Amino acid sequence: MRMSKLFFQTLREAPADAEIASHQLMLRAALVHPIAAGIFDYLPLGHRVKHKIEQIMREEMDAIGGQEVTLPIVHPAELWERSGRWSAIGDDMARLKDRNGRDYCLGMTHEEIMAELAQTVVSSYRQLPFVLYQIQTKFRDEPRPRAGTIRTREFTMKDAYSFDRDQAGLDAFYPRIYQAYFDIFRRCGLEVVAVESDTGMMGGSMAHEFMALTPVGEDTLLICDACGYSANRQIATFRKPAPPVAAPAPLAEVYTPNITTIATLADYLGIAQSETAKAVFMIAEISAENGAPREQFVFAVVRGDMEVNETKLANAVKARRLRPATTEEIRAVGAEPGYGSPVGIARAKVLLVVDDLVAATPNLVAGANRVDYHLRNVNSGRDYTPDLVADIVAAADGYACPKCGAALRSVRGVEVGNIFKLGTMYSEAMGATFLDENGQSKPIVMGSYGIGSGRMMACIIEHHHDELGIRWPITVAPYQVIIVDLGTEKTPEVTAVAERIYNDLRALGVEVLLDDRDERAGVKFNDADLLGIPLRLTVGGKGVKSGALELKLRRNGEVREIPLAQAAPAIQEIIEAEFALIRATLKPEPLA
RNA sequence: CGGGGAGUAGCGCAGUCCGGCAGCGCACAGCGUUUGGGACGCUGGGGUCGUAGGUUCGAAUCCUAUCUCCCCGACCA
Repeated sequence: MRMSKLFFQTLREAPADAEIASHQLMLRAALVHPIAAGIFDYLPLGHRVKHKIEQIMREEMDAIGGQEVTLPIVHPAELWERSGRWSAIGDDMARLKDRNGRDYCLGMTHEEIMAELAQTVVSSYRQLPFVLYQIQTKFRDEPRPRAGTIRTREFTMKDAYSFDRDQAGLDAFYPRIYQAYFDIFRRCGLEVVAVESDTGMMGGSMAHEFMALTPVGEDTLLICDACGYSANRQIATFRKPAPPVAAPAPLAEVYTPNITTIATLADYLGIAQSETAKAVFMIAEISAENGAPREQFVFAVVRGDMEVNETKLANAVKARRLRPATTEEIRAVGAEPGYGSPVGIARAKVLLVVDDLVAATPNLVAGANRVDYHLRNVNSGRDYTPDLVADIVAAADGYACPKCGAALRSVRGVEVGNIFKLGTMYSEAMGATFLDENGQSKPIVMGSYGIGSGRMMACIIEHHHDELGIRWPITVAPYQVIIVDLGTEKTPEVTAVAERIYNDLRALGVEVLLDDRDERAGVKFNDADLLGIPLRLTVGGKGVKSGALELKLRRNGEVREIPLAQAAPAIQEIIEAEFALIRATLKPEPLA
């Protein structure tokens, strides 16, 4: 491609509303163009990168037996009503009506459509298993798009779905897609960690998220450097300290004027925060077996030095969602904000959930449900009886690893992919069943597996850039080589050499960009750096005279001399070596 | 949805307090000089000042409403 013909315009300054590096660089390098919050055009350079990433996904999915399909973006409401998600999902789903007033939505994901397809096509166990995938636009009306293409409303996703006759089949496939995902990310030059993730109310049995570690990430992960344990903070567990052993002491009220926080309480009484219990009030929306969901007041108790993990709490009480209770709601159950305690509340009105550590710890200080008073020596079982004892505490930096006990490290990451053992929830809802050898009708066991390509592109840039611009891995770069032609009207022989090498490279199938613009050297070098083309060949008077051209690697700044006469094959060889470096990063990733 | 910030040319910004010809830099077009790390000179094109009302002789500027975008949080199949 000649840069004089390329549709692009680099920016010297990034638009003011772009804050993170990848967003700024994607705009400055003319990869994307925003047209609304979380909605982007992909320009020729960005499109090429996105397409390469998707091609790698395609190859790896095909390699594990995936078959590519294209499902629609606009879905009839009826399919989503069958799974219950038409009403379960709120404003994140964009809905529309056709001319006849029928309801449709824009696809946020395709479990329903895939299951419907399986329902239609599959009737026998002989047709199973199989894997379908597509690379398709999704739309989720996110409340807050952010960070360029990391969180958008419209995005492209590679979503795959597996269909097995039983759980064993799914269990056998799962490690294969787990490995394929690592291979996809590594081929794109993106190092990720896989963490266990929440299966939530989807009814699945196992799920992993593939996280690109970066400070701009929106998820918090806990990682054990000693044994490799890693999990999303939403579900991360940890080894709780052993509770002290002591005989229950008599309950005693203590005057604590204006003490409403754990920190001031511990200070005031001269005790550790770990010797207190903290009450957290939530309202859970719980699906009833039949009929409308109901609201349930949830009274959660954790040790004072720990935080409630809302995901764990929601899972423990089987809530669809949780929200903080209002002051009025808290008083209505006999509790007092700031002085909350499980002792003496209107037990009939609340679901009392107590963290297992609190339940096992004697003589904690808790509120008295009365302004300015707390209680000493509160003991679970004696002073109150929990409805539920469960682990509802959020793991945090430095807590003990649940597997080996070493200190966990908390890091930020962006979820670039996820894999999920769905089970039979969707196949049952959509009637996707098959007959087994015995003529028994059974639901197909499904899994779903997604990767966002635009998000991945941004993460690759987050990992591969410097102050000058992007440093694309060779596998996903929009072009592999850029030739900087420094010839002028007075040195047509220089331009002639650049043109010759350009044609030689194209003939070899190399993806090459020729900077034939009437620009000064500095502009061309700076644009080459900004665009991040892995190899830069400079063709100028010096090189043409000496017969040795300068080839510079963008990823590390290394400069090599290559013979003018054999430039194209020499460059092709270097490109091959760059690919080999990426291939060398691939390795087995057994599922722990 | 709560909190904060911002809308003036493709991008970065000034002008707004205190109403009086819509500006600067980059980018873009033409000419000339230049030519191995973002050249210089001259000339030029491009803006309903987010939108709609209002006040005023006169509104980018004051008032009211509204829309959009960004950041933090909540939320996130």
